[in-house]
Amino acid sequence: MKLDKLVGERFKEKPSDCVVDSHALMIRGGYMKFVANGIYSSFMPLRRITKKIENIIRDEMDRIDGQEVQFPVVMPASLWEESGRYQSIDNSLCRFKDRNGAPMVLGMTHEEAAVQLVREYGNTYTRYPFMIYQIQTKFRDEARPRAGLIRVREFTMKDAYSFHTSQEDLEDYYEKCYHAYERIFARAGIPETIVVKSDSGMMGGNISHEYMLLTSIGEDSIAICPECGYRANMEAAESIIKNTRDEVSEELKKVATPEMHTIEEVCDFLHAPAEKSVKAVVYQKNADDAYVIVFIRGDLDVNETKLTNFLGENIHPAVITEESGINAGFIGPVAMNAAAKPLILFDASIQGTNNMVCGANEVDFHYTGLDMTRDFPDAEYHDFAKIITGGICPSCGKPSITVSRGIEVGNIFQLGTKYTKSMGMTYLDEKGESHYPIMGCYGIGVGRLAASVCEAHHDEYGPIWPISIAPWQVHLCCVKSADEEAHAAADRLYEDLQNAGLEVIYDDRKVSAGFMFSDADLLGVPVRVIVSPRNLKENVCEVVTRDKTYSEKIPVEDTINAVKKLVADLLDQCKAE
RNA sequence: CGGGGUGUAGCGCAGUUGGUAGCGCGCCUGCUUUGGGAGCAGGAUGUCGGGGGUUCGAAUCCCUUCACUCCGACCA
Repeated sequence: MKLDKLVGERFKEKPSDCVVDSHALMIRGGYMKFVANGIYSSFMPLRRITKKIENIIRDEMDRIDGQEVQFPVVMPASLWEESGRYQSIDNSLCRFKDRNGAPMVLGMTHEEAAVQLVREYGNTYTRYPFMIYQIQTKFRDEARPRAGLIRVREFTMKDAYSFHTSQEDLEDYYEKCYHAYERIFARAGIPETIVVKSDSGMMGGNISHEYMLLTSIGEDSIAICPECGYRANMEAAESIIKNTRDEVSEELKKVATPEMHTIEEVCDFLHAPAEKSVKAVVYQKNADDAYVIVFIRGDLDVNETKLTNFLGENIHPAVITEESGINAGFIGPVAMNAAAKPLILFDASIQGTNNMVCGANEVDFHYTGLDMTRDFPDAEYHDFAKIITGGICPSCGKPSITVSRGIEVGNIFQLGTKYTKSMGMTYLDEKGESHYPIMGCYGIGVGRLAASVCEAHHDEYGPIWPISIAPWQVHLCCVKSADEEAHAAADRLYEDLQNAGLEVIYDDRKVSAGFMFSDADLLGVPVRVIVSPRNLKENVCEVVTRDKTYSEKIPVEDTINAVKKLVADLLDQCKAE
């Protein structure tokens, strides 16, 4: 490929919309172009990268007996009605009508399509287990796309679905997939990707894992214990608080706290630390707007996913009305008799505490001296709190939890029989009895993975692609190509490199060296070969790597072999064990 | 969905009190250049996001709407 024919522009200035490096570099480097919010077109360099990623994924999926299939992008709503998701999913599912007025959806995930495809095939136990996967465009009408390819509405995803006749068999396969995923991320150049246990959600008891690349620009938070290696996402991480109890329990006493609404104001006013206060966090159930109040230690926050999972239904932050009888800002567990009859829940962080400050359910008044053990002997406590840095590790018990940000590049999930049941997929076992197959599903976002690699491996000048997914392996620069001898030598080298089976992008434009190198940096090709009159005078070519760990002047006649060896070595480094 | 920000040439931006549109990069032509985004000369490019209003006159003031973006909520 000659660079002067490469469609797509590279430029110096960072577009003002870009706030993360991978986004800015992929726009500046001519990898992609904005079309609409969360929707991009790809130019050739990005397409070559995603193709290579897809092929790594294919290779690993095939190694664990996956079969590549393809589901439709557009599906009839009736298929989604079978699983109940046509109703249950919010408007991130894109719905529309065809010319006959029949309701249709754009695929945002393909569990339904997968079950539909193998519903008849999988009617006998003799055909299990099996796994099917596809690599295809998905559309999710996300509320907030951001950060270039990190979070988009239209994206390419590998999604795999496995079918089993027993939980043990699913778990065996899940384990294989777990390792296949580790190999995929290692081969794609981000072996540092970590696995975390994730929220089991409303499915109840099912196991899932997320593959996270730790980076400050990530949008997911993960609790990590450096002491014992415990890792979990915020929903799955149990918040354990060492509750303190003073020796002497004071009397419950109502005190005036005029105009004090927030927990900080009240604690400041009463000279109490936030840990010695109980605050109320109010939600409403989406279904009927019924109030739910969680009492939690003043310095902690409620994790809404934990609360949702506990309730088994969706909630939203409350809009507190006059009629509810709830005195916002002065809510407390004592003498709570609001007209709205809210559901009262206690977080484990206040279990056994005493001498606490809490609202008095009366405007401008709080209580001091709340003793949970004495005043609420029958209270039940649950874990609703967000785990915090410095929190106690649920695994080893040390106060060593750190909360970090990360990008979720893939996930694996033990689905169970949710879809086979709802969609009526059964098989007969050897006794002739009918069962629902047990499913697993396994996803990887291809574009997000490309952006994540860029995020993990770049400098101020551009991406530093691992050779396994780089758009080309070798970037051949002919500096001062007006010089006939240099140009001829570079042309020859271009032929030879290609004949050696290498993927070469060749820049012989009549531009300044600085311009040429800047473009090369933006393309991030791992091996760069520089031909110039100056080098030819010494009868050498310069061979350097994009990451600057290698830089040599090689005699012209040895260049091909040196480059071949360098490429082979780099490819070797991207192998997974 | 809630709160903030921004919309002026392909990109980055300026545009004062309302007076008829600018700069840098990029692009085209020519010459000189060429080891980290070269110089000179000439040139092309605008529905000032859209609609409405105020005004003799609006990029500028008012109303409205749309888009993008950030923070939050949501996210199989």
